[in-house]
This record gives sequence, C-alpha cells and structure tokens, in this order.
Amino acid sequence: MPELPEVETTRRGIAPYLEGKRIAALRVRERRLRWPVPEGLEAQVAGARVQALERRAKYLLLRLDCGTLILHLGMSGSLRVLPATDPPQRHDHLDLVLEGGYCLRLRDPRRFGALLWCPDSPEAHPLLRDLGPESLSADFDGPYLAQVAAGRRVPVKSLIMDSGVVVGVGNIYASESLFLAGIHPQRACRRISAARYARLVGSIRQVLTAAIQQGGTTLRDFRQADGSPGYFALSLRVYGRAGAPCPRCGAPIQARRIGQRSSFFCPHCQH
DNA sequence: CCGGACGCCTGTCGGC
DNA sequence: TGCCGACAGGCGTCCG
Repeated sequence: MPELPEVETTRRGIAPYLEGKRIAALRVRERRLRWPVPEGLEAQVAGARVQALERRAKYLLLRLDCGTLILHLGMSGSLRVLPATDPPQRHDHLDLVLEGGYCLRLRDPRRFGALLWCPDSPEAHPLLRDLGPESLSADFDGPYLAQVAAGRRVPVKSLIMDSGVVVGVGNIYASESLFLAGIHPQRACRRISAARYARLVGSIRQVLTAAIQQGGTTLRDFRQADGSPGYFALSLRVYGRAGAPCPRCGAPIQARRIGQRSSFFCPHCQH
C-alpha cells in the first residue's frame, strides 16, 4: 500500500480539485471494500461542499459541511482526478463526481480500502481514536519513543510499525529508516538506548520527508493523482534488495521475516 | 495488557 | 507453455 508518503502525495495532488468544490454525485460500482460502503451514502453527500481535505495517519478525511468522509487506500488503492465521462476500468469502484465535470476515482484491485461516513468528529471514530502521534509532528520525538519502548518486548521494527505507537511508518519505510539509523530491525526494543531512539526518530523523519518529495514509492499499483508513478523506489537503500550490495559497506543485504512482514537490512551496518 | 497469527482480496512472479 | 504456491505497500480481530 500506500504508506504515509503515498497518501500525503495523493492528498496534495487531489486537494486543488476538491477543496471548496461541491459534490455533484457519488457513484458506487462496488460496495464490498474492507467494510461495505454505507447504504445511502450517495444521498448523504450529494450536493455537499468539500471544505477541506486532511490526512490523519493513512486516512484521508474529506471534511464536508454535513460530516466527514473517511477514505483509506488499503494495500492497492489509488485515487485519480479524471473527466467524469472517462469510462471506468476494472477495479474502479468509486467516483466522487464534482461540479465542473471532474471526478475523483478510486481504483483498488484488492479491495482492502474503505469509504466510511462520520457525521460528527472523525477524531472520535473507533478507527482513528487510538492512533499514536503523526510521524512528522513535533510530539513524535526521541524521549517519547524511548518511553513507549520501555514496556514492550517486540522487535524494534514491529514497534515503529505499530499505529498505536506512531502512525505512517509502513513496511518499506520501516526497513529504510532502520538502515539509516544503523539499528537491526529485530533488536528487542527495550535494548535500545534513548540516544539511538532519538536518531531513529530523525531517520524516520528524513526518509518520509524525502519520499514525499519524490512523490512516494511505486512498486506496482501506486499512482500519484496525475497518474505518474512515485520515484522514491529509485532511492530505496535496502527494501526489496536482498543479495544486493549494501550502499554503505558493500556487504549483501539480507532478507528476513519479522512479524509476518518481509524485512531487509545490512547485517554489517545494523546492530 | 501484550504479542503473534490469521484473514480479507486480486494480481503477479518464480519455480518446476 | 502451464500450473501452483508464495507473496505483495494494511490493519482489525481473535486467541493464548
């Protein structure tokens, strides 16, 4: 999926087409996403104005004057803005038709994405309520991460991918951040010093910021709002590069499953 | 409370 | 060439 950089890239790409615009119609071709698209949602949002497009974790929040649409891209979702008359293709499940002839179209082959309706404050929604701090915000810092880690015994990679700890660090960027910080992904999180956590926070920020600047990472499905791929795939140091030389020391990159997710690291540079 | 495993789906890729 | 299993960017839920 889209991790945080892909969702943020998408948000920035589609925001100009949405903010301040009125919704002419919602067309649902396939209701069976991660959760069913609520019955009657079409009537609920028709005619409403999009006040703002925000992001919390990997959720996009479309603030309407009458409530909030919560959109998630799952593993394979992408959003594009197209002329509303463009014929939908396979796996194009939703169109949010806007005044002026454009529509926002969701494509999601695996259907792990979601479109939900929240009539009141989305922060209180069960899916958003228990999320940790944003990874690029000031309240995600070294002392916070060290303190959270103290009570846990999972590998550090699982820790930073736990959305209750910090949001937005998915499988690709967890491996990349740990490489940059020189920390072995499987190291027990209680056996890492506060100083190294501070460094890890810096690495996460650096990796995510660079990835956003490159338009995210396209491995297969992901597309920016204009249809172009994300170019951060060219900057990946370890993810997907098992056997290739470490860009820092030349030793072969290792692959291993940690917490049911494939993980990549340099056995020489990361401890 | 925590941590680990599973399942949701479809598409693709590598090995035989 | 064809088939089959493994795996894929997430994450809620269940179980011990």
